Amino acid sequence: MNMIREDIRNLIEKAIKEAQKEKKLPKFKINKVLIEHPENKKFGDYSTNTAMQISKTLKKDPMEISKIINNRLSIINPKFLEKIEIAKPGFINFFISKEFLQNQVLDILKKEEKFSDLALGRKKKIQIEFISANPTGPLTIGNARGGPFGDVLGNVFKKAGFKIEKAYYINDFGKQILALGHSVLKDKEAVYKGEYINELNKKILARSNARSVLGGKEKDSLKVGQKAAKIIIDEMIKKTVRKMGIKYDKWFFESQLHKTGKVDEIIEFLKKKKLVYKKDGALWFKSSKYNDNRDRVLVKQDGSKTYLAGDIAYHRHKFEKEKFTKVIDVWGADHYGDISGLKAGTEALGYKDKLEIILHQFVTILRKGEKQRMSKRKGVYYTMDELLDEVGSDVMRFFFLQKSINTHLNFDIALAKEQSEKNPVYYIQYAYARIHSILRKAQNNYQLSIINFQLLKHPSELNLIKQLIRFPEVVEDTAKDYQVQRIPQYAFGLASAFHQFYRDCKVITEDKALFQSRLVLIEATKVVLKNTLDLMGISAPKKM
RNA sequence: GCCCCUGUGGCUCAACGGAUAGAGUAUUGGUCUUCGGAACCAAGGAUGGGGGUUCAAAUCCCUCCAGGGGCACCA
Repeated sequence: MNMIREDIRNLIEKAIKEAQKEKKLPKFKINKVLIEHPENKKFGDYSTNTAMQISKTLKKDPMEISKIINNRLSIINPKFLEKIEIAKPGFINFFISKEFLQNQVLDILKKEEKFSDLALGRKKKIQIEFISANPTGPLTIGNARGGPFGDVLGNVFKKAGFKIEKAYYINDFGKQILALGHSVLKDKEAVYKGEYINELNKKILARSNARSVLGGKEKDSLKVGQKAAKIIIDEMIKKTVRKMGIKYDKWFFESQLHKTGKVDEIIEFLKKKKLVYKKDGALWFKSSKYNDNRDRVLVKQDGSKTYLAGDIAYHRHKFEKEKFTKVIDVWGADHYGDISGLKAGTEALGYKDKLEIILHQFVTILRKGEKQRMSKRKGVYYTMDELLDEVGSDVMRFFFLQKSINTHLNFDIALAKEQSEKNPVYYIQYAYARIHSILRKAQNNYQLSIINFQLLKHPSELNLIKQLIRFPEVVEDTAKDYQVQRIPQYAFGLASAFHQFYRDCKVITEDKALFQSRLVLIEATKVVLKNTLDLMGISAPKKM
């Protein structure tokens, strides 16, 4: 089955070409025909503004153009359309036929969890890296915001036919590890605060030789920091991530790049390409050659390498060793300033346009009515664990997924808790549980071969099917524009269509044939609801 | 100063340049002798201000106002 939206698009292009052949329309290049869902049902199930678009280049009345296109369409007269109308400035509106809709139910049932699997990816390999918060403390709701987003975007790509790797990059190298060590030792260079620091202090001091640690030597604080970072990753971050419902394919350690000489290699590589120079005792990368607004340091005065040097090495590894055709990094908005440096780096390596960086905006927390920017250094934060304990993973995920990544979230825990009880996720899960309740009661083994789908003709039944067949469109659109909030929106609309069907159409009835066909319809609904919830990583309960 | 993001009903959010700006929640009123009421139906209420482009602007351009983020040899 093709997506019906695609069929309509092809149909229009065909109609235009035929009209051109007959000289009803002059020759012009057809841009991609846009098909949308009108909000008002009287404008049909699908509509297009093509005539208006064309009128611009042709300098012709859009109504005239839509009439010409419509004439051709009525000659082609496709079976899946009941009628086509043209409206006011030049819209062409499409109404889908009952027969087509009725047939889709069977198609969905046959495909089950494969319904809406697309072939956009053609096995291309995409890596999506998200969260990647420093191992210096627990995940906060701020730095974990990219979690639900990245995880679901990965799921969408998978469904669209890409090979996907979800990765977490662990910055276990650099100054913050030293700072962590000092913090755990509670010496005068301590930076991080919080209960977890106290616990790490106890844990590490109990484990290691107290004398060598308390010696206060820098080496020791580094060792303590490394040890602490490992504990934070293993016992805090990995645990939280699991509770968030995220499964990473890879945990990659920055220190590994340094140990294996990958960072030195990259510096040598850039040297050979004459893209570096010395200034003020540091080694600079001429990133301004690649659209950066300034050059960047790779090796500091003290001989240590910058984060950027490691990150370029990391991305070379992604492209050269792991052969990703595309890499998507999801970062917090505070890393805005680093984008052009890394982009310049990957371009110098010859991987221009293969790296996409997506920023998510920040979460501010409201405490005592005061807005506060979260900061692990200041000890001002709200941890993801706390939130998960309060509302659970399903509500948390839905809460974040609903919102565009560009919104600045004001997080008020009191409000979040209050809203969690009324979270729309329950509305969707309830629809799913309701279906199972009917199925349990019906105890009916229907036979697909004898179902009369033509009995499904109530407006609420047809409307439900219309919602079902939109699912592939949701996957396709999201794989293309990354607007993940579309999925919870869709899920809500689907659940709503089901609840309305439930109100209007009784499944378990005396009429055996109708009973059977409706049973099959709710089976199909079950399949699509399940697929949608799976995509969002939200559980699908049979009972609530 | 320069760069990125944001400003939509009381609150939280949607809306590929499209048709009467769509939901949830809150408020008010209604449905029900329930295949699970965590449901259904209805009412009121919104695009920060000002210009412009367009047949059509929440969306694009300019400007002003307000908020968040960034302009490190920190990550």
